[in-house]
Amino acid sequence: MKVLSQTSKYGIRALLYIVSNPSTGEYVSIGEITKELNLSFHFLTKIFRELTNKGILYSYRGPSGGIALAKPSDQIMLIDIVLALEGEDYFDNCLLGFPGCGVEKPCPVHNFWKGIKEDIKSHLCNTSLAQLGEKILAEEVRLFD
Amino acid sequence: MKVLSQTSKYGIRALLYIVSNPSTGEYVSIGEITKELNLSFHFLTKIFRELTNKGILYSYRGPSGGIALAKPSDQIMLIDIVLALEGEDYFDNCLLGFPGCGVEKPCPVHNFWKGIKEDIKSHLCNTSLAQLGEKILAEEVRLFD
DNA sequence: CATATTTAAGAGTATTAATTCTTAATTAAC
DNA sequence: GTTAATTAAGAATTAATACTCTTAAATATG
Repeated sequence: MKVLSQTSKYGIRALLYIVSNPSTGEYVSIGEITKELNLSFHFLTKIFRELTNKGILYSYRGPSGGIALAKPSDQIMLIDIVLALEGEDYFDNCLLGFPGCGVEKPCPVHNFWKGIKEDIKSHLCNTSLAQLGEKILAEEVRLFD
Repeated sequence: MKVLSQTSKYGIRALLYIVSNPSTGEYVSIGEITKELNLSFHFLTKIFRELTNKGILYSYRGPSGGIALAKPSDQIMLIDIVLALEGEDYFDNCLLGFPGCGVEKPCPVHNFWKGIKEDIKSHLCNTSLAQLGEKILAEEVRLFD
């Protein structure tokens, strides 16, 4: 059951690393993140580039450069990241792939699936990086192996 | 948001065609189904082969052969088809791809995601081909374009 | 038994997603 | 200004999924 692409998963995990590791400097280097989370440096760089282009991150080149959240972590919602990386049409899908499935021509599981998508969407809309970061810091959950 | 593979989507749609088109003969030919649903004959044949191997369908070769449900349609649940085609570990996933995410080491969205998966699973467990076929026949929803 | 119809099996190809690699641009520090 | 550290950009590769094609086997009918 692959709901999010690797791109989104890595992106979110990396942002959670940032918010749960209050750093000394203004910017966090991508190299540090990928070392800690054991991700591909080049792949995460590409993912972050997308988030920078979408205005979710700032980036800065050169020594002690890196990336930083463009907004306070309590104002960055999971939905922002998911839509930026998966596309704005992320929720426009029919579970069974019925051509033209919609309100006028619903597939046999349309209403059920609509409800599930609303649950997921509302959770992503109401969950900030800060909230998840706090959970990690409170050791209710773990970021690493 | 791709939750089911094309394999599962086509498989379920094709089975719904069968249950919503009470046929004259014992077997329905794959060619008829793919013509009506505009699917690839060879691809659906491969999908049905898997369902036949898993005991969900019977198949019969030769003139007026085809495939048939191995059980009454009210005893075939969506979950049976999904697990047969996606694998038994379909629900063993972490939304964010945290390595080792589980009860002892939950990721920051573990409990939320667990709940969603349970909702989906229970719906798939409680929905039979017959139920969806009835919806289609009652024209509450549509199978075709 | 010859022919037509149908599924079985799996090799082969194409498309998409994931990952890696190469080169360039920016910036700090000496 | 030279060097080192860092992200930017996107080409190139690999892997996974989706789809197509070929050949074989089974079966009904004349």
